Amino acid sequence: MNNTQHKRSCCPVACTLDILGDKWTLLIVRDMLLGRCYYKDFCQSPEKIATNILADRLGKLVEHGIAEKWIPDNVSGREAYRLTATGQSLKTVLESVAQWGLNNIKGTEARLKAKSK
Amino acid sequence: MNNTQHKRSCCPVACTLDILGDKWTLLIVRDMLLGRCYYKDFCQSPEKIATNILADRLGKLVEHGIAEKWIPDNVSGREAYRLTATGQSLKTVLESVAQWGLNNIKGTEARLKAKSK
DNA sequence: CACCAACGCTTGCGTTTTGCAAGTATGGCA
DNA sequence: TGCCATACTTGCAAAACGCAAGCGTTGGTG
Repeated sequence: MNNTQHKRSCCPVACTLDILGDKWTLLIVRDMLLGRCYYKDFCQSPEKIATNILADRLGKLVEHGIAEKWIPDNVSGREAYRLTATGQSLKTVLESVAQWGLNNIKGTEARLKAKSK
Repeated sequence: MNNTQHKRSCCPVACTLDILGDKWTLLIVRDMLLGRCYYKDFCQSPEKIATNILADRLGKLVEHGIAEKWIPDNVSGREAYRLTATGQSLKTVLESVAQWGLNNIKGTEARLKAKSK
């Protein structure tokens, strides 16, 4: 991952938060881990992300090498997004976040399942 | 943890991000895991958090039951902050975030160590 | 006991980001 | 060729952020 932008420190936590530290990015990654890949799919998630935010975050995920555009050739010709190997490796982060939420926030329900391949 | 505020969905990832999803909160938790406890300590971290943001985030961490104020009686009478049990359990999240950063962002260096008790 | 510096915030203000609604361009299908 | 869904972009008001300065309290020193 190339990091041309400002880095607050060399701490891996700080650098990761520079990329993922907001309320929306990890939710898009979550959706991609669940197998969703179309813009429309992300819009339809229960959190109801605004379309300008979604477009911005998708662009940044691609820019950081976490996701990439691709055209699923088996179905319609519409372009879609999917995680790169780097993005896939965020699964452990998502799982620890989800687990913490389940343990410590009442009213949460498990939904995250790895996409079966 | 009581959640009186707006919840975007019942997804544990979304709910966790409602609390921790910004560029600063987890850095404060990181510092507390490293044993830092004074306001001044957090200010002096290399990321240089602004004092108004710090005061706001400390307040929210306390409000959410992740941190608490306490007065270390062995040293000076100045009040300090420390993680609750709920906050301590964020260690696994921090570790996975740090590991992802180390693996995927060049120029990061390991610094997070558990506070030895 | 008075003074003073360090500490722990709060305030003000300009800039950036967010959230919402509306608009636009493109693709696929009838 | 026309229509509708999709995939964005744009505009604008509101909220959050970043920076600098200020302010009350604490703790140590003479």
